Amino acid sequence: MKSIAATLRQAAVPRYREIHDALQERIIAGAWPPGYKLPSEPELARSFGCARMTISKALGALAERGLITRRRRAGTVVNSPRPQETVLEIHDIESEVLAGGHAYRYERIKRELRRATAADAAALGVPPGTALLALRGLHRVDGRPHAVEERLVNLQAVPEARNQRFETISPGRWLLSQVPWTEAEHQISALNADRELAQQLGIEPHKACLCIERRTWQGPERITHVRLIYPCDQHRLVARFQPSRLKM
Amino acid sequence: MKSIAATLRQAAVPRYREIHDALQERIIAGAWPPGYKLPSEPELARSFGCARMTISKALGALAERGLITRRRRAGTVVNSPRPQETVLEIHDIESEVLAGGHAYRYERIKRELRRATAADAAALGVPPGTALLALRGLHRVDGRPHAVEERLVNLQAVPEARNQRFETISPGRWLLSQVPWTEAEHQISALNADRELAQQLGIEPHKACLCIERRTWQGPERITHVRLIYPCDQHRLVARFQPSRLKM
DNA sequence: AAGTGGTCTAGACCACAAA
DNA sequence: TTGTGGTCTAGACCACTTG
Repeated sequence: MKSIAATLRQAAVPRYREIHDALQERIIAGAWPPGYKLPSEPELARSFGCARMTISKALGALAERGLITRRRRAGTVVNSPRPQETVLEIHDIESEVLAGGHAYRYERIKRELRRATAADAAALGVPPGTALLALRGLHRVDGRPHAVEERLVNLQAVPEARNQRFETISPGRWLLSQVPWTEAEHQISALNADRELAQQLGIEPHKACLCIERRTWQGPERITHVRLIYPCDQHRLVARFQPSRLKM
Repeated sequence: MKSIAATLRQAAVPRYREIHDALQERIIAGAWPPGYKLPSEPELARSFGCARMTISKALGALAERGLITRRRRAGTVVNSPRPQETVLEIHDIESEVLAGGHAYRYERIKRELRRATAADAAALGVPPGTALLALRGLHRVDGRPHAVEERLVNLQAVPEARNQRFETISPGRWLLSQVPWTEAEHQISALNADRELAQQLGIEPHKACLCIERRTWQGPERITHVRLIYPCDQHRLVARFQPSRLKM
């Protein structure tokens, strides 16, 4: 009898997806308010007429999306409305610009091999004195300044970087092709352009800029730290949260 | 014999997690370069000495993280490095502040019932002339100005808002309790404070500010549009891409 | 002590897409 | 046509945590 159910089902959306949506509906509609304790997995399995693992998959997805919290013995509970969570895709500048049909160029401003200063160490997360490559460069779009990049590369993790001049090849692109990153942390902030930055970006001093700061890991090892600084009128980050971006 | 293996395993990290990490290691180390076709699930199950579903769970997580692509018949293939994707949690200001043990207060600056102007219509995404509530308010932390909020509420979608004064109750909190949102879009940008903003935030004019703009939907209906403006030295957004957004 | 979620298995059927 | 991933099952053992 189970195999009949399975057969009938196969054409449509997966069963765990149906269950996921049904449960979500009850939560969103308020039938199951925050704090409500859901039936246990075996109970749900009975009421939906499926195996416990199928329920588990549906609940797992709801938990991942933050709608419920699951704890052993305590059971599964509906969460209070949660922080707005959103997925931000931070693209490589070059790819993004080229995808938009514009001309892209990278231009080195400064390149320096040095031992990590205290500030470097804090930014990159390595011990002071670690050998690193410090770069400053300008990303141009259709010839106009688009963003200034300040970058630190951990030479202990990426010794090959020592041999790269990075005159017209952006460090980001090169690193991406060399070192697969496994983890990244972003910080987004605003700042007033100082004189040097303003001059390089071709804007007035004190103009507001958007600053994206990124630390990248490969496993436990720090790869690079970068600050990308965009004039306020040239860049904004857009993120859209789709309720089900899981591949369900 | 399988149950013995299961018994020995139970204390440590889950088996699928071990497998996930082992496979990731091969990809990261370059042993399996982009384009490499992985062994099939049954083969991997044999080589890891586990059931196929366990392999499936590990591969599923790798696929979700974008390291591999899985297609029927074609098999599983290692991906090229992809854009930096990151998850940003944008918290309710009040909760965030209270969680940090600080005092929070909201203070209304302006409240106006009006028909949507062209600018309103564009911001909120409703036809011009739609009835809406326009609010301006100040979020204070420990008595000091923290952020200015400019908000539009679609009264067609949330008619109850008409009866709210929003003098000390922040519109965000109230809306969250009234209307479950299903979708949201964020834009993040930088701007220079104008005179009014500077005065309200207690900063110098022209200081850079971080601006978070959010549109919220409930299904197809526009609920609200809000601009939160933070002085540059008081707020930064942090996002960390956890390799395991899965509960692994 | 006991109920709950977390994990795993061995097997099954199917849809899909490449050969 | 056929190999591959996608899904599902019925049952099992365990760890955790609360009462």
